[in-house]
Amino acid sequence: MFLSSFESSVDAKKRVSIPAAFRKAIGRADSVFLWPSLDKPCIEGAGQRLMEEFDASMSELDLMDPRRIALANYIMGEARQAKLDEGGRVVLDAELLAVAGVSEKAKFVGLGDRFQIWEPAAYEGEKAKMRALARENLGLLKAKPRRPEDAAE
Amino acid sequence: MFLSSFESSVDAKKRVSIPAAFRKAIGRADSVFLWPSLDKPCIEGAGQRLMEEFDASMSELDLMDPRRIALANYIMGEARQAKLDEGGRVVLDAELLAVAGVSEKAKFVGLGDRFQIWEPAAYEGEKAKMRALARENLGLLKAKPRRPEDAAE
DNA sequence: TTGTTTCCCATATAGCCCCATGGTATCCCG
DNA sequence: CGGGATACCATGGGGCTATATGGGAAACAA
Repeated sequence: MFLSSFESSVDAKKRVSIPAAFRKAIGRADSVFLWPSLDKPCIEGAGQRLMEEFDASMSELDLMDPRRIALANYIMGEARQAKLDEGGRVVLDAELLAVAGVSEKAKFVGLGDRFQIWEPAAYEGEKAKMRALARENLGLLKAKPRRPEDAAE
Repeated sequence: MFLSSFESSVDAKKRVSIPAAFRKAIGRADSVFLWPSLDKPCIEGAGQRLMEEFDASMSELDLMDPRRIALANYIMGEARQAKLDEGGRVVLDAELLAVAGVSEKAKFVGLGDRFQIWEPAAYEGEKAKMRALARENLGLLKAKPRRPEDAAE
């Protein structure tokens, strides 16, 4: 699970360290999937599992459904698989750097099943908006009935 | 269940002992989840179960639902998993210490399914406010009309 | 070649893990 | 009922290892 947030620096070779905690969330795979966010000025990333979920979701649409093609175009077409070097870093290509406006520092934000990479200042502004939307929707977080064996503690 | 309150000290390495009673509430897991409170100057914490409930609730929303992203941003982006050492302590990072204004002492307050960590003086102030608010609203505690069959006895 | 990308090695720092100690409450046995 | 022994708890400190980041050599493209 991608949890918490971290800031790391981008070196002259456009490399960034994926935070160690996120590397563990990826598993022992030595690569991450990265793509430009559809609606925010940031990069999104995830491990193989989420990509497979996208794939499975799309598979439920008809093979020639234009909506399927459009989704595939965006998700599969824009995503790239970045290999981690020995130190756990990836190279961000020019397009990714551009969409997020990242230059010297990169803010990694965990979202559970995926993460985002922001230009730190841009993230601060976005955070306020996100919080407002989250607050409006806190009601979506439902408590689950406890199982009896849990109550035993 | 996180019950009652305790005070423990923060050492030079920013470590605090999680009260033994709270550790039992966490179960045999060796880590706690901590995050800055949404609306109070304090830290909130819980065991894995609460986090899993959040995760499960969010998983019921569509993969790209903006509400899902916003909730994840707030909950997963701000929370961190802190490992307990042998003595049952966790390290509080600079951001958490800052939001709660904690330096030398930390007040742990149990809230049932989660707990809070306060700077002791700040908590005293907050407690006074809470009490005042409660006193003004005692009228909200209405007696329920007795059912006729109860009166019959 | 020259510039660009990919891989590998190097290093300082900071965070983590383990060991140690003193104090306190509890239990048990006399 | 008293005293000691014991288990648990809070707290202190040191050493080691993982992590982040810099730099260079080798492969590749133009």
